[in-house]
Order: sequence, then C-alpha cells, then structure tokens
Amino acid sequence: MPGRSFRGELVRGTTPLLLLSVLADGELYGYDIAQRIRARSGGAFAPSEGALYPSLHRLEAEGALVARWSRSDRGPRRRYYRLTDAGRGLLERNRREWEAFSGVVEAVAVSERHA
Amino acid sequence: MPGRSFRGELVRGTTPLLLLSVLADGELYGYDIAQRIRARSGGAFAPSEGALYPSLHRLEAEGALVARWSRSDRGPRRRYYRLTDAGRGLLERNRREWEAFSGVVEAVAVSERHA
DNA sequence: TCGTGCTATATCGCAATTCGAGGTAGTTGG
DNA sequence: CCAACTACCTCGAATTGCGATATAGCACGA
Repeated sequence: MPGRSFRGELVRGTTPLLLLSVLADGELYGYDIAQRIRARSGGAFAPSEGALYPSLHRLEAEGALVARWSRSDRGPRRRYYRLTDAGRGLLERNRREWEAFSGVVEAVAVSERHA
Repeated sequence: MPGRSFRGELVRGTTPLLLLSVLADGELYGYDIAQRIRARSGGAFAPSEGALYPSLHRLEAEGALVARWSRSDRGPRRRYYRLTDAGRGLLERNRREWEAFSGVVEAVAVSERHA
C-alpha cells in the first residue's frame, strides 16, 4: 500500500485498520477511501487497487461492511461501503491491537538500553 | 512471530528490525536471540524457528550479519551472529522507518477527529 | 536404560496478502 | 478522436511467517 515511503511488508495487516478508520467518517466508495488514506497519511500510504478492493471485499464478507451500488448520473457507477456494528467493533479491536503491537515493537527495538 | 497476541500479518516486516535490535547487544546465537525477543516483549513476540532462521540467513546474505560456528563443549553446536557495520546502518534505517511508519498509522487510524 | 524434555539448528510446504499489470467503462476536454 | 481521469474488478508473481518435521546432544528421573 505504500506510496513509496515504506516496504510493503510493514504495511501488511494494517490495511483493514486503515480502511475501517476512514469509513468511520461515513458511507464512502472505494476510490474515495483510497484518496482519503492518501491525504491523511500525507501521501505516505497510497493503496493500490490490487490491495484495496480485495480487502474491502474481505471486510464485507466478514460482515464488517455493507455495500450498495449507486447509479451515478455522472461518471462510472460507485459501490458505497458503510460500517456495520460489527465493523465498528472490529475497528475498535484493531485500534487497540495496533496500539499494543506498536508499543511492544517500541520496547524491543527502539527504547533505551536493555539489561 | 507472535506468541499469541498478534495477527501474523502485523508482524511481517518487523522481524529484521527485531533481530537486528537484539543483536546490538553483541554476538548472539539464534536460540538466544529468540529468547531475548520473548523476554523483551513480555512474551508477546515468540519467533518460531520457521521465521527466525530464514530471517537470520537473509540478513547474513545481505551482509548485515556475519556468522561463525562454535564448537560447544556441552550441548549442541551453536551459530553465533554479529552485526557488521552495514548491519548497524540497516538497524538505524529500520528504526527510523518504523518510527515514521507507526506515526503515519497513528495519524490515519487513531488520532482524533478528521476534517 | 529408556523416555521425556529442553537446547539448538535447519528445511519444507502452506497460507495470507500486497503489488503490478491488465481489463472494462463512463465522462470530460483538447 | 484520443488522452486523462474516475471507478470498478481480477489475475499471477513475490514475499514471508507459521506449523510440522528432522537431526542431534545433554540432563533428569523412572
């Protein structure tokens, strides 16, 4: 998902968290989700379609999102995604997991001298 | 690499950083490296052999580590790994990369309201 | 002495997931 | 008429962690 700043392996696993996070803003379609992630990350994260759409479909299949087609008068049709209650719960769990995870990495890799 | 706390996908990409970090302590062998990671992470990270040894071999092949066999008098033989100058440089780059990366995830996923 | 368990290294195949590339379409503007 | 942008989707290649498996030495107790 990296625009260019990060090795792809680092980004692994954070994609659902990122998608769910921007979807907390409301009902959005795929292309818009990608742009919001780009904007919020200052260009550091730029999800490719090959990562974005499969991840969206997975979350939908898991029941975290519901989707509907919009017959847009202007431009291609769009598929709008919305968080379910389960999705909101998953978002909270993923946020907490990320906080814990990054704290542990910090402890092992970054913090001052070890005994 | 998670003991049990984290989804494996999250850990992807952090393994080299973790290995290099504990190797900053000095010359260590694989099993010891794994135990130090376990200890420093409070049990949250417990690298399996299938992740540990391949990663060590990769770093060695890249020139970040050098290895030697020790003819241990008691117990099985051990392979000791030591950071090269290139490895120390890689460690520093990986640390900075991690700091930047986790900051961006924080900004997108965790921080307060977005405009 | 036999088995269990811990130290210690290593490899194999599987599963998960990202990426790049390619494909389909509609709209706008030069 | 074609390029550029929006917008969706899928496929194959590459990466890499994990579990299982293998080898081997040592220590301990039944």
